[in-house]
Amino acid sequence: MQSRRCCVAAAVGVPAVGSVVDEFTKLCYQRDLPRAMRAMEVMERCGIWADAVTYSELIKCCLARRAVEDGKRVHRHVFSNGYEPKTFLINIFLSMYVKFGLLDEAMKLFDKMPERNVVSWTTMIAAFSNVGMSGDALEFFVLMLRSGVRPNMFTFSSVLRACESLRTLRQLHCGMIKPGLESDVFVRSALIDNYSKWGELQTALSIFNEMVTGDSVVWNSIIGSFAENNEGDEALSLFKRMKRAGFFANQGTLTSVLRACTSLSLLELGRQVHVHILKYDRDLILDNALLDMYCKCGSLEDAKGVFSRMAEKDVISWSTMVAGLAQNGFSREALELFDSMKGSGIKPNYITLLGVLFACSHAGLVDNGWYYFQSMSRLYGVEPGREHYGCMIDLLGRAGKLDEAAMLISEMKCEPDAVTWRMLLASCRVHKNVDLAAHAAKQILKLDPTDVGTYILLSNIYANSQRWDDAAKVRKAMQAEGVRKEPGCSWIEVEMQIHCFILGDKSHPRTEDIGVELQQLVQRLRGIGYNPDTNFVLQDLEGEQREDSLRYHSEKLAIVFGLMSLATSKTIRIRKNLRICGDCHIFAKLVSQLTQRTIVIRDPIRYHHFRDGICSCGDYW
DNA sequence: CTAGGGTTAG
Repeated sequence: MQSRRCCVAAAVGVPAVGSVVDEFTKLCYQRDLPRAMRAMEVMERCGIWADAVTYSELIKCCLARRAVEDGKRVHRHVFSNGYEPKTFLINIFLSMYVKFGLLDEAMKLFDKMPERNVVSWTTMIAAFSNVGMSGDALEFFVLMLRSGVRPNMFTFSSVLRACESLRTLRQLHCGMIKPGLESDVFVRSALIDNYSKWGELQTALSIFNEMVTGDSVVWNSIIGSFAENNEGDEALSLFKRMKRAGFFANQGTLTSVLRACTSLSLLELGRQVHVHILKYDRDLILDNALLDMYCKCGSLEDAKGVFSRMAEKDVISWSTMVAGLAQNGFSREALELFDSMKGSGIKPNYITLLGVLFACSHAGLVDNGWYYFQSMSRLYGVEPGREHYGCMIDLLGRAGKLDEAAMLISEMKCEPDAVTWRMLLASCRVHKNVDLAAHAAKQILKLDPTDVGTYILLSNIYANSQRWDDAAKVRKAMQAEGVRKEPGCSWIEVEMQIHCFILGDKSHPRTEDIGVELQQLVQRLRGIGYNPDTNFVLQDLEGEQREDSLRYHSEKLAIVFGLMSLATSKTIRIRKNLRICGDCHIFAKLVSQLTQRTIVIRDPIRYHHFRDGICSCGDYW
């Protein structure tokens, strides 16, 4: 309509009108917002409009300068004097409101649109998905289908972000197969991410493998999926495939690769990635991943180096470093770092405070712990959540204040879960409070009847206090549930290769050498006071078998293998699936004393640095 | 005019 007016104006020889539009168009393309706005007002007085593409240029200019009022002014202009903008042009305003974060305005405009095309619907669906209004996104998707508008790849990749169950995901997936939209790279990476979010890695992988032409983002999606789900091996082999396929690793790729190194405790490979990164672009997320990798691989010197050299630090950098120090047994340093965080202007969050409380609980700092716990809401605006309570229960329990710990559970504002009770149970075991332990264990098993550790712990607690009948009942209940103990397993990296040792498994090619070596080592250790403590045997074993099983705890095998295969200057770094037992802890301390080697053992919760017969945990874990 | 990947705890 507007082009007809302009044509007419030009045809009847009114140069003023045509030149106003020309001038306006020129100013829009030059991104001269103030003058374009003045020209627009002149046009409005004359009752003339430019074409839609020109307006879209002007809106880009408003968006770039975050000129909200000007944007709204342009919106009013195209609706003035009965002018009827096309859907294309209204969509531009819809998207403008969404980008300005004015969802209400976008909704109002959407409601009064005379017709809505796929872009209009998709704009709204994407807007809802991005602010977490998943219900509305899905509802609009359904309304869109009902109104007869067919979704395109943009729609599917937007609505996939709002998908909140595996069922919905599968339905959406089916819906995109018929129109052939799943081969779009955006849709494919969204599908991969979504299936991975639900732990459906094999589905994610088959969607990935069906890809004919992909791009680096799809590669990053699949590598990231495996890295996030602690499938580091697969993530790394996909990374190799990616390089073979000729794709360039960018920061996103390397972040996932580092995460894979972290979950596998592959310090040497992580270092290689670090060297690679130094040559290319670094960025904050990648630096954070690097920092975390060094912390989790137990190399605090490297972590501190990265942290101090980071150009920019955010709350994640600080949280990672605080928690990293705490988990590695440097609680005081962790708290000092938290103090200096205050001067940095970065506000601690929920996770930062978890690290702080963790530091207190693992160093027995009861007063500091109470202080942080009670002041976190007032000072940092973070309400204590379940995990914060968990740290406090752990702190009080370890310090022997079991009643206070139990009291705190009853005062919790959120429901205690199995993890909460497990904290109490662990303390009951250390301080041998059988009755409270039984209570905690029953709560755990009510919430999680398959928790093997709890059955075993409870039966051991009964056994240690000679309550054999109760111990037997627990074992029966465990058998009735059909649960089995996960075998202890330790990993050690030697020359970029992971060696895995499982309790009772003799498949390692050097099993016999290791056994001989271990026996000799135990003899030498006995000379400096080692006496195997069979209290830590958690299985149904009797007599000599008990000591035998203890002798082959996987971390002992891994330590011996480390001594045999690593240069004497190297730290022996071991990662294991279960928490270290008291006997292996003494064993590792004495080995570090006898051989003058540093040993670092990472369990699912924390780290032990053994050096000269002393552990960084201070025997408190 | 509408869409995709990477970091802290558990």
